Amino acid sequence: MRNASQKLNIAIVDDHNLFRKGLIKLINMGDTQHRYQILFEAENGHDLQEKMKQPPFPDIILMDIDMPDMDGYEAVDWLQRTHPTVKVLVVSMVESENAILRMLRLGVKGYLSKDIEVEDMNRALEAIASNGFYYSEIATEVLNQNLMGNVKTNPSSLYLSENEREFLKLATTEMTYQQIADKMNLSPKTIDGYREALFQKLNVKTRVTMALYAVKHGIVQL
Amino acid sequence: MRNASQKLNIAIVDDHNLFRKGLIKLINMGDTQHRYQILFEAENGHDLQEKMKQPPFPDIILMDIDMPDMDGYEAVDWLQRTHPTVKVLVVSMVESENAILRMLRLGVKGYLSKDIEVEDMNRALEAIASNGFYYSEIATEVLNQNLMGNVKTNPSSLYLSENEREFLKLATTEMTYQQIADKMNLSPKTIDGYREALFQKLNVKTRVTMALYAVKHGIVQL
DNA sequence: GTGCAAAGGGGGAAAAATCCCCTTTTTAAC
DNA sequence: GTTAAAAAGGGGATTTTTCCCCCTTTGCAC
Repeated sequence: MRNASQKLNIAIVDDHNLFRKGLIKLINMGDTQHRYQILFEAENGHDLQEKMKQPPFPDIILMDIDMPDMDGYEAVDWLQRTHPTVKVLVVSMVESENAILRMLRLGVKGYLSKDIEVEDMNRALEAIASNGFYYSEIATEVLNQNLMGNVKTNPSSLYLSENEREFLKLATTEMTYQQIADKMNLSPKTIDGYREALFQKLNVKTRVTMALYAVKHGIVQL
Repeated sequence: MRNASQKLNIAIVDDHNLFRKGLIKLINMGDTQHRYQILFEAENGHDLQEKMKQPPFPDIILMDIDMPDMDGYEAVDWLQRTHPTVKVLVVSMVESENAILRMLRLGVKGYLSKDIEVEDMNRALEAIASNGFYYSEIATEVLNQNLMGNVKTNPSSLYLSENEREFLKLATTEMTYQQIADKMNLSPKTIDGYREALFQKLNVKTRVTMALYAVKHGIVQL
């Protein structure tokens, strides 16, 4: 199932099996089948790390964002550090400015919404295969708005540290910050620092919406 | 593109084009291609209504839940009233108790998570085609828990007044209780009463977990 | 009519969350 | 080695949340 050849190797990282399988069919059955082949699939970032332990490595990775265990941001970040030659094409239903900018900063080669046309995906693959970039319309809009004067939207890097992530999980419970501080063996003041940092990064104003963010993005499961 | 025959006609209602296209490939290319054919696709409930204005009608509809404009619940409700013979198979990434129960009450024939195996979908189609039912594992669990004596958290028997429900929705935002009181034209003290009542009924101790309850049980959508 | 429960409202206080400004230590970059 | 960020922690204050006990009105069952 997993073998390299002269074709370009593609890996798919997405937590929904049905979506992965459909994508595989689309790539294997279209006129793209002569240029690409699916090397492997992964359910999330951790799964990807497992499958990247030995060659062959994929040339292009189709990457979802919202995934449990290890999301797309972390996965791309890890990829850039460990496999910088692998090209990442984000395929996500997240269309927020933050998400797009964050991924761009992480160095992905393209950004597609999940509701694009099949032809757009093929174009994106072509562009990336020939060392180019490809961004769907919405991503381009965001990009333009942000390169032009409108930089008011805080370009806070949305990378969450290990501690921040842990704090976020614990804050999505009934524990008080004091109890969280005890559990993490840190000062309540440090915890308060995490809170402020996360409010900023996640663009929320209360613990309630911070918790909702954690759920929405699969950092904690309901 | 749209013609009827002796094969079973399938329609797909989902807001993500790439997912629809992948699903179509899966159905058209597997060993299922001799039994099913895609009649049409729709992006949301309204789109579905448009396409259901004239025959031929689909035998089975694969239905997403979370869609803009008109979501899966509304669409199924409308279908049962206007086209009661059409069988609906929900294919959603929502796995909440409330979502599953709500769809079951609306009379859908099956409920699948988007991360199932392709074979499970085929089984579901088979079951439904032969007038049966099919629920993925998670849906079955929820079903059992709710039919058996799990009286502890029984949200279907949990009565929330109109005001309590409204308060719960508003409390799952960044509004303070004072702002909620203003919005609902009630005293902050009354709001506080709702809060205490809900803490009791939902068995929670903080606003954070109350909000999580609301999400988990589909009272508010993320 | 009495009783009683539900809905709306109040006083007051402790606990928790939120905010702003600041220092030290550690880590990473050049 | 110098510099510059993060990361960890502190002081102190305001706002919000949470809790507990009490009151009135209204509807309705008995």
